[in-house]
Amino acid sequence: MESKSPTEKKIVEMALKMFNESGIEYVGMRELAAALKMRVGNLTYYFPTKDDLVNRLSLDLAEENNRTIVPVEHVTLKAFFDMLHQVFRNHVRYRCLMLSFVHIMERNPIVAKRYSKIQSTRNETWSTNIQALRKGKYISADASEVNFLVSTIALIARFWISEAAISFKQQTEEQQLQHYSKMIARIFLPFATAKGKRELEELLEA
Amino acid sequence: MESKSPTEKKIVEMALKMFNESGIEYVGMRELAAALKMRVGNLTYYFPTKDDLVNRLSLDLAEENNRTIVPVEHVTLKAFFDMLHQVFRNHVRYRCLMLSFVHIMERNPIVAKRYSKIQSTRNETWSTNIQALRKGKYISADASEVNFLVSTIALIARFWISEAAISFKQQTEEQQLQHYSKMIARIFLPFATAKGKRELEELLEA
DNA sequence: GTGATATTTGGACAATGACCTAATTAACGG
DNA sequence: CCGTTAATTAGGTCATTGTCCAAATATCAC
Repeated sequence: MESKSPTEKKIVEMALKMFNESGIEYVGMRELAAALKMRVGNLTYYFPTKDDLVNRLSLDLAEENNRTIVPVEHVTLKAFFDMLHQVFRNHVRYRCLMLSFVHIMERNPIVAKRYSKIQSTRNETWSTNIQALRKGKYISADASEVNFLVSTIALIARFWISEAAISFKQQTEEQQLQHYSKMIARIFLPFATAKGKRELEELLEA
Repeated sequence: MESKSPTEKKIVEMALKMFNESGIEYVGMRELAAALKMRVGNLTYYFPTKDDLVNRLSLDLAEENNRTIVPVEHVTLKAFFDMLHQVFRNHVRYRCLMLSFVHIMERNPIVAKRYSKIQSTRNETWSTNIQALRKGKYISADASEVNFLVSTIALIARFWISEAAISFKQQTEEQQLQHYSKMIARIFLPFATAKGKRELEELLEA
């Protein structure tokens, strides 16, 4: 069970690069092969279909997020937003997937299935961490408010890159990222304790 | 300058229907023509390219939203959320566009240009109406908070259908719509005055 | 009716993802 | 070194897609 040949790695790398630049749908297998100085048939030796290639990328992103989104014992607001920040960076690295999110879920059943499986545990982890924020006296929120925070974060995290690609093209990725993490900070603000408010306002000024 | 022939109308109607059901990308011109008992070439007589057809649909949606999103003299929270509700319904009617939003903006320069033109005035209208809510003592929010509310509404309004299609497939459209307008209500809640809070809580219980 | 215009037809075109086979080369264990 | 397996090349076909076009037909004003 050899996991990754060098060639396979090169293919995945180049695919991610080109997909990110031009969009998954607009990069053909022939084009990708040419950029790798390979024949098309050789691509299909490693990835029989384009969907298999996309599936691999989505697997890689899921893995990175698995390492990023973890339950923390004693969360601080800073740690929480650092985590969010890192999730956002992962999304940037795999932006092609985020931009074609809906399409992929509709067309690629394997990815869709894995996603819906993962998603519920992801939300639980967010929920756990937000509850830890409450226990740490950074915020005060009842169960339904925690739920609201989780689902709002989920929505923004999923689609901020899409909106930025449409509405904030002129901004740098860093500016976009700042804009949306501040948006989430503002959503937290009303729930923050005095202690939490100080930390959040630091984030909002940065 | 005859604006709409009966045939053209039928094409647009059927296209919207089929696009909504299966997704724009998965409905071929031949398929569409067959459903209309026409030849493909005849479609292209009215709409030379598929993008022209999408452009027309997007124009129709923009028109409906122009009628929906208007500055109101004395806005109440109920009127505000009724407006939001109607916008959401427009989005449902043209859900195919919302689901392929990013794609269309990337590929169809005509739609993209019109969109970015319209969007700034849309945001101004939202801003105006939210400021009217402030003047009506429903909420209290400074300029930067109003801005935050506008951009959050914009994000949710654009992408709620996409998220629902992925994560809440089992729910009815009405349930989905309720969920996301409640999400926006909860974002307003911290800014609400006592008067506003009463109205919002009514919305949240419904 | 006739001529001009609007509409419809049927087929062609290039590009795409997928698939296939045969032949060649590389890598590696015995 | 030999033989086996893995990797790569080369070439092709296939169905499907959006787009395009020339010819045929229908419509309607005069």
